Amino acid sequence: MSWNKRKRDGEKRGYHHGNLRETLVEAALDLISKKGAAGFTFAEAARWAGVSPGAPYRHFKDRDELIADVASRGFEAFAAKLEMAWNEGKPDPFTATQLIGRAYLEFARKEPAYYSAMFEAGLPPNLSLEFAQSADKTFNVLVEACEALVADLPALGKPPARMVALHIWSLSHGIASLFGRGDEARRPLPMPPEDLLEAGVLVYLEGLGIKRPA
Amino acid sequence: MSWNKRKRDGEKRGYHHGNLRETLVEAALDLISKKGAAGFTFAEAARWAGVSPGAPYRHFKDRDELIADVASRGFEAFAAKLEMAWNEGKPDPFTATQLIGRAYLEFARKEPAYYSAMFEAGLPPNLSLEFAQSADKTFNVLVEACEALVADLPALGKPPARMVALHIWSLSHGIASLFGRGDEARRPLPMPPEDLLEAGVLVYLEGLGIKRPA
DNA sequence: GCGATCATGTAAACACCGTTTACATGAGTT
DNA sequence: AACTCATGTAAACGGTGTTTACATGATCGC
Repeated sequence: MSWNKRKRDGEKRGYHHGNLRETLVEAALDLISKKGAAGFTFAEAARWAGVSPGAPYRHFKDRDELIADVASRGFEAFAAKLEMAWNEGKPDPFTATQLIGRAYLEFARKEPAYYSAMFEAGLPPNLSLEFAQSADKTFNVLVEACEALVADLPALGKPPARMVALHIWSLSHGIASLFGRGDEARRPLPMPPEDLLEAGVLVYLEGLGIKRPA
Repeated sequence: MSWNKRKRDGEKRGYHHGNLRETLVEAALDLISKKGAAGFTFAEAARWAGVSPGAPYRHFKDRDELIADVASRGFEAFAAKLEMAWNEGKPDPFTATQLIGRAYLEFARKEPAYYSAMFEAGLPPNLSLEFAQSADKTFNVLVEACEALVADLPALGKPPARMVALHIWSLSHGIASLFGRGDEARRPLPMPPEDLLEAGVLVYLEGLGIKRPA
């Protein structure tokens, strides 16, 4: 653990970088957030890290594998954030679900680089196990929440929690990709995306017969 | 209208192509459907059309303008398809809305190149007037449908049609982008995307108090 | 300590891409 | 028939992804 000689913050370095993999991930986050996943370039990440164009290939098979790594970390952070918002369903599942929705959009807005790598990079899901698993972890947070949501419904005609989770996820993702990035000049909305999502989920839960607790 | 000497289907041509703009659009559709909008290349489109790499610049300022043109045409076709599905709200707005949903997903699956150019190419909406206008036209079909949907609701607490349209659009788009392309190995669904969307819209309309007609 | 090993860096090369520039062609107009 | 101008080509530029051969120096057995 002694690679940190005097590296931090633009100090000199020797022939070896010492921490290139992590630096490349940082570079990817910075560059993707500025110019989108499509405009992100392996060579530019190398330049950002102050390293030759071939060096990144010692750590990632190709550009897609770097993005997949970023996406994996993104899903981990995303799952953690949603789980925090859910907070074991407190104060009640209905309210906690709305908090998940707001957390979803907040993540998309505050971490555009992660979100871009996760959903807009067009990565094949079979690219890496880690990638698929961290995505699953995220989805399972939602499923868990939806199981609590439908738990009190009468068994007759109770909707499957997975389906409810898919609906809420799809609605959130749709709103996030169509209107989620505030600074871009997208289609003007009559209300903030957060309120649009909250209203949609409210109507949807109403349709399921799930009422806001008194 | 006499450019068609003996051009169609691989025939010889002289120094001038004669129909390059349209051919480039065809090329874009073919190539984007095969390799995605991100992998689409101006130079490859030129090769596809049997023309030098500089020739496309006589017809489009750059690669993005070509994609914007494709996206415009896509929105026109999309609007036409949704309007056809809506069919003036017959037999009734409730049923016709479900048909719009199925048409939405069918378009995303059958015209991946259009859909990709329209939503996944990351084009700034202010790129061209035509682009923005054709997108608006599509959205207005949905708004029109939703106005008919909420028409019979009691004025007190009637939801704005634009909001309902945004909800249905976002849900459809979310499902389409997450699960819409059948041949790709995306997350396995417990049901076809069409059924997932239909179920979601059913619950949502139920929540609005809109019942299926007897 | 000390040398061998091997992960991790560089440099150079290749093909491809987007874009611009100067020039060539030929279709339509007068 | 001559002119004009839209539309093609060829050549050149810098940037990009990727591979290859080579350089460096951190780590570990001795």
